[in-house]
Amino acid sequence: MANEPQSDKINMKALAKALNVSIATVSKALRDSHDIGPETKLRVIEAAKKLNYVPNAYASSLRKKASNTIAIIIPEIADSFFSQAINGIESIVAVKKYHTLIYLTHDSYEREAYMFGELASGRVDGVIMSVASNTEDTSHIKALQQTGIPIVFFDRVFDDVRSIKITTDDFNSAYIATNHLLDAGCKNISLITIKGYPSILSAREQGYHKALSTRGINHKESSVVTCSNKYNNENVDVIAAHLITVKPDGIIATVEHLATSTYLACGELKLNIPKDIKVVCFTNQITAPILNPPLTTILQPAYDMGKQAAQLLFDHLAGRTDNVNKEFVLPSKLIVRESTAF
Amino acid sequence: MANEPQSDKINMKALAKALNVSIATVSKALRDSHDIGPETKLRVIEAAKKLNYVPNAYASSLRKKASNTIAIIIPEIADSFFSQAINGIESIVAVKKYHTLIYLTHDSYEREAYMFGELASGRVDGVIMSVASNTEDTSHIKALQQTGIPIVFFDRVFDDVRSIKITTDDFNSAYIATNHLLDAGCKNISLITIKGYPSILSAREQGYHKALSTRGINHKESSVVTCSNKYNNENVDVIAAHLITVKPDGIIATVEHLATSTYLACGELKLNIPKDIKVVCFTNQITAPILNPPLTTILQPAYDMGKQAAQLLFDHLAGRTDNVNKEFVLPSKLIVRESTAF
DNA sequence: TTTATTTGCTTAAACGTTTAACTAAAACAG
DNA sequence: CTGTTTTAGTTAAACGTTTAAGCAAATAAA
Repeated sequence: MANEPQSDKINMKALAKALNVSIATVSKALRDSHDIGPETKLRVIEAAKKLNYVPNAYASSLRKKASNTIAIIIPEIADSFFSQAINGIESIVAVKKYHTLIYLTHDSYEREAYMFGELASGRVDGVIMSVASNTEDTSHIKALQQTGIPIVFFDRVFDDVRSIKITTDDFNSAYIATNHLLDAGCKNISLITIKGYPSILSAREQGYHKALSTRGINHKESSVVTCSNKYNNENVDVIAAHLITVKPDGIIATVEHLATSTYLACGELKLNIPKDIKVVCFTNQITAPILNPPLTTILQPAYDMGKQAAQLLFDHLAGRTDNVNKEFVLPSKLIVRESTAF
Repeated sequence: MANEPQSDKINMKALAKALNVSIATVSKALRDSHDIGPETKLRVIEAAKKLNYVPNAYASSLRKKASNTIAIIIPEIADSFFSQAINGIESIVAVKKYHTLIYLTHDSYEREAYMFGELASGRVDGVIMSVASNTEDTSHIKALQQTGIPIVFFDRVFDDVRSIKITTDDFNSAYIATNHLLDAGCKNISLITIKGYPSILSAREQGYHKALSTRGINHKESSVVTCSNKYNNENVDVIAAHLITVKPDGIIATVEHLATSTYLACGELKLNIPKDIKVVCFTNQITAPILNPPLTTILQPAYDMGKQAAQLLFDHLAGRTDNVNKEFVLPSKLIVRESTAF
């Protein structure tokens, strides 16, 4: 190895010269065109290997008007749901030999809009995204769609954008979780949530309300606590304050990091889970079974959602546009553990 | 909005025609060249905005031979350390207005080598990577370096590759953790680890051995347990078997997911942590303080490692090559919690 | 006034591919 | 043995930028 004079970048021109054929012949031979004879093909392929030729991706993309690249746009990455979803996406992207650009919005609409502007540069053939918490204006999304780039939404979707959507049954999951708490004897259930993500958080909140009202429980507004979507100590204080004033005996936490904050708040107040208060959380963290106590979770099919999003995007790129504007709902699962024990 | 005829992709040619100037004038005006008069510049910039012009990234990259893109190559993403490191990298990439391609090796040398082949296509200007667990041959890495693409390693590095490296003090951290267990009264400490990553795992193992020998403890080979690097139930069984046969009173787990497996194994055997056995783990999981019991961790400076890796890569890209081949060691921190209480 | 310099723009080549259009030779049909 | 088709290549244009080189007009220097 490292014996070849690898110093000067080798391109098709150099390959062609070395083989005494035209550049077109090289190009066609490498793409296995019907135009080129079998022995010439072999000569070209062998020379390419020997000289360590790698085609220039950008020249290729420019000419073909296709980048073999997709973008993943998500709010955060230090989140089990999203990192598992990325694994699902990657499982498809890898076999398609595509490349993945990743953009983190940190839940900022401004960053999200800026990134969409960038994507109009032809950098990607398609986009898989989960919208930022405070995105309300969808013009940036529609503008990109107008340029012909397909967008598949997952989890945090937009109702008023025509597109493929992969979601999970948030309303139903919250409904089931609330009933589970009621069945476990809770009389006063609070919902700990954050601002934003109308598509999923309001569905979860509505599922919670629905469960309460079908059981004939009168639910006060004070039972919904809104935290910040940053994992920090302030949230612990907010939750602790709520626990003191409202004294709930059941908690539904709507996003991953609120599990930690809720547990810490209970710990501070020496509330025993599940004796004094029962807790269930929407989370995919693998540590759920070893928490103190093991946490009852609503487990989202993150990997499968990512996988299906990617699959549908590639279908679309391949011309199968029959699923445009369809919404695919994958079920979440309630995993009962000790934190909601009777 | 959406009032402009956005259907046909607008490029420099179209812009130039609309303004009755040459393409070169448009290009230079947009890049704020000294060649173009101030009022022409303004006209161009305004027209570009009005017509929603976005430069073609690949044409630009092809011509400039620079992609404004870096690659992150890591084994896994569903891992707190890596996702936090990505956040650190992103914090720099975002301000530089670069783009990030992400590649997951899933700890496979074959995938890693294949990806390096792809990167020779000029797709990226630089690489930040953590090597796969079973990578021993480094020729793919050196080959890419030869093409002039700088590579910054972080965490899982390679001794025999000349490059910038960002690591944490694995030897020392393990040494401190082991001493911490000894101070807490442990007499028989086991190391739970996985195969691979010689740069970090052997350092951790050596730190462990060193601590034992300086304290004059004779440590048998049976005290090191090797698990698989997949989070699964088999690991729980392996650990449980070890706990039964060797009966350690202290455990050091060297990678994140082994914390969960270890806790589950102890749970199965009804071993009380920390009374019967004390546990410390290398992990960045935010749930550590709410585990049962709260877990003593060695917290790696993931975000800062990522940030510094990116900073050094950009320094290098900007021509500041004075740090080439330097290794930067950032300290990890032992966070003592109940799992190692005396 | 003449010459040199600066200003503001244009022309055209280049980046490394892909591909439509062409061609010369060989194979085949009638 | 002519006319058509097939085979195996070539030439050149195109993708959308950037930039070196050139040039006319305006300004400055002599």
